[in-house]
Amino acid sequence: MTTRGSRATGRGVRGDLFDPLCPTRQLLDRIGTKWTSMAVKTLADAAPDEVRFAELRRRMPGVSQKMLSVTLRSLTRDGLVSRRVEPTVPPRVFYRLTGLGLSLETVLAGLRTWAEEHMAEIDHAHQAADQEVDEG
Amino acid sequence: MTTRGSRATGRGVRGDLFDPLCPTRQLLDRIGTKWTSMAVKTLADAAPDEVRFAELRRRMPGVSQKMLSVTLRSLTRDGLVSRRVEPTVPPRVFYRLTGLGLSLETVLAGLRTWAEEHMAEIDHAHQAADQEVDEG
DNA sequence: CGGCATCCCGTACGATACTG
DNA sequence: CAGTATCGTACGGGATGCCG
Repeated sequence: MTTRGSRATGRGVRGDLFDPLCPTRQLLDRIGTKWTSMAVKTLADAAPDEVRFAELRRRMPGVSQKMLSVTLRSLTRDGLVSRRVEPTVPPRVFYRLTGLGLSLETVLAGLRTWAEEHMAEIDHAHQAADQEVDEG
Repeated sequence: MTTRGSRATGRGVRGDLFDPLCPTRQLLDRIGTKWTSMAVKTLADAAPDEVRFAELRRRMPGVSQKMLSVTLRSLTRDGLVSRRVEPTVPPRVFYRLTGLGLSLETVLAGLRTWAEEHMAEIDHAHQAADQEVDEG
């Protein structure tokens, strides 16, 4: 993703949609990271129940412990996920989507629906274009 | 972004939503790149008219010539944008969203709306969390 | 004018190992 | 069990310069 660190070349022109701090860009920077959307969906599927870290990990095949931790910390800091620690030994930590998180999930659901309906077309076009290059 | 090169650890478990080739991940890998969503929106704003490369560049403050070129090539290969070259000297190249591209734009519009309505809450939560760290 | 090649840097992400 | 620290790699993406 990488938006930070670039800084203005043309700022605030034509409405703030093109500002580097544009909310849409900020949102994309978040949901674009590899495990965020899957974590949100997994938590949404379980809602309103809480899910333990290890359980979440099992429901997200391929995610490493580190990346799940990083992803959840980020989501928690953004107020999209709530975190509850049971101070036992060993500790048990539970996660759950907040209202804001649930609201985001509906938007992600829209993305998913579109992707399922149209990504095949994109793949097809992509492969066709590659063919032309080979033949060209 | 970076999805390529990881490869399966747990494949096809619990429905293909968790497959590394999951259409949603593929879609996010595309719209997540820095200039894609802005390019789609700018072309959508102009639709059904075509837009020349230089004009597009002017309407996307901050984009470098290289990145605009890369972004448009990617969109074109994916069938989201059509490209027309006028073989004059110097050449003139026109871009326009395809039907598929326009359909994607409606989804992006949903993202934008949510972002404009809720990113402030996320920012707020994020800053509040950072404060706690400083004080803690 | 449009676009590709080259160079360089920051960072997202993975593997591994260590703490409470 | 949950989380952090460290290290290495791959890639997005900016700056610059050259071609048709």
